[in-house]
Amino acid sequence: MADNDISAREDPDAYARLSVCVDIVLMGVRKGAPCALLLRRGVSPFAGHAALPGGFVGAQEALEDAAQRVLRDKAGLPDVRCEQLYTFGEVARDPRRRIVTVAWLALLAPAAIEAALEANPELLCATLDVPDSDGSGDIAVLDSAGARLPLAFDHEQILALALERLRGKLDYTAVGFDLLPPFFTLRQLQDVHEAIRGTTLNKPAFRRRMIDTGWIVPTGTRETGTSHRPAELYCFRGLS
Amino acid sequence: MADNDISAREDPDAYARLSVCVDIVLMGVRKGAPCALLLRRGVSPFAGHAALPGGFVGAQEALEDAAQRVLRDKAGLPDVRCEQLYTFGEVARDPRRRIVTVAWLALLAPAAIEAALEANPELLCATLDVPDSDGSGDIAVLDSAGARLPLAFDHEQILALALERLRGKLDYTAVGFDLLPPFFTLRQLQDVHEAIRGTTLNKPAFRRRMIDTGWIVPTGTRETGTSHRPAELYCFRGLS
DNA sequence: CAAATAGTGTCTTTGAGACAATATGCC
DNA sequence: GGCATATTGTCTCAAAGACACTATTTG
Repeated sequence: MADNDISAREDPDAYARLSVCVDIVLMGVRKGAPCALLLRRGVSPFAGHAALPGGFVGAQEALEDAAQRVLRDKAGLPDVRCEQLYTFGEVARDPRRRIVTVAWLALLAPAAIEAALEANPELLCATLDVPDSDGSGDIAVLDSAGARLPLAFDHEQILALALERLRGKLDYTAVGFDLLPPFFTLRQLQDVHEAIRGTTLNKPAFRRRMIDTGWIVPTGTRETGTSHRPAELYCFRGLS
Repeated sequence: MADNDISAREDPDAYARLSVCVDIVLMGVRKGAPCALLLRRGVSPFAGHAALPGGFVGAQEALEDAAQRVLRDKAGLPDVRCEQLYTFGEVARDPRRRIVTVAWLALLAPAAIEAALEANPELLCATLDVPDSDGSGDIAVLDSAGARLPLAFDHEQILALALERLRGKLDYTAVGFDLLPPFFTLRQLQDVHEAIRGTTLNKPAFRRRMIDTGWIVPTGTRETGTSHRPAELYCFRGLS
């Protein structure tokens, strides 16, 4: 409730106003590894560090609308689903002033990653390297040359949480399909799962499991341009 | 990232300040059903409706600290773990002014429920009735007489999400033990699981599964005061 | 001994991993 | 035909549901 007379009387800071922003983790799979789109900061604090695209929440703007606005304005992606990740509100997370940030997770298919990189040339695609696949929560954020990329604020923590969330949902929801083109082979689907989990999977078991979920439908067409037997193309069925 | 020069320039509302509060879902199991502690509002809007205990976040107060303060001041519970649930920020969720709320979930053992009800006589313990166990997200909040209890703001939605989260974590984490006394029988543990899930469970399978997790340790002592064979008491082992 | 619940043993089914065999398109 | 990968079949093992049996305490 937070705002009846009682709490206002009890709490001297009842009418404090805070800056609230949204930060978006734009995550995908590229070259067999999870990746995220970041912006390089030019100004202090954390000048030269990479940061999540974000923006302040307007006084008359819903949180999700703010997230969609950032997706549109900073990545040129008008229609990407995004899901709330966590809200970070440590007092000193920004050295200058108090800012609470609501972090969101958006999943990008390969084409969307390239579209965003083209729409905003300032975006860079960082690889998320996972030292251990035990979900320890520690990740390494690497630039395209494989060098460690320092992150601004608590954004490395946000990225780690995003990857952990994605892993947790991989087996129980249809999130994997947001990371693939509309038509894909079972091998591509398995590659995505393996990239996110950081482990290899058993091929027949994976195939059985995916087909048994009913999430995917064979299209009857096959991939082309291979130098070997082409695999059947599947598409996502769309429901839970 | 929400606060570099670029976003400040791009966003006219960059320096808007919002009211931020925390609302706590104090959840437990009572009489074989999930329940939550609520306060009855005396003032408009939603006078007479029940609401989650909450409070504003101070300008120099971390979100989790605000949640702990509410737990202490409104329920007399100084040391209860709580976990962030979701942040609600629709513009019109409060009819008077814009308030963003960060909802938290705290799990209470039976003794903690009674302690809170005693510490703050204004608290009432509402039963969460689950029409279907299919996780549809719809719940009925009932007072002690079994009558439907109207909830203020979007708090019914918050309660539904809390129950859904609890269900999701039940099988994969040790949350069930936070809802029980320090020493408990396997039947009590199963009752808690059945109450949260809204289904019945197979006794031998449940017993096997719980012992195999390594989460619980038999104490060698037995319950007393039964009119039949007393069950062995177990305690939670404490790690993941 | 009767009642009531605790606790155990066993059969069956299901689903996943391992491994290997077969199929098929391209050179 | 030979290569490389797709696709399928089968064996084994682990875990859960079903069901029935044994154990133990109170009255």
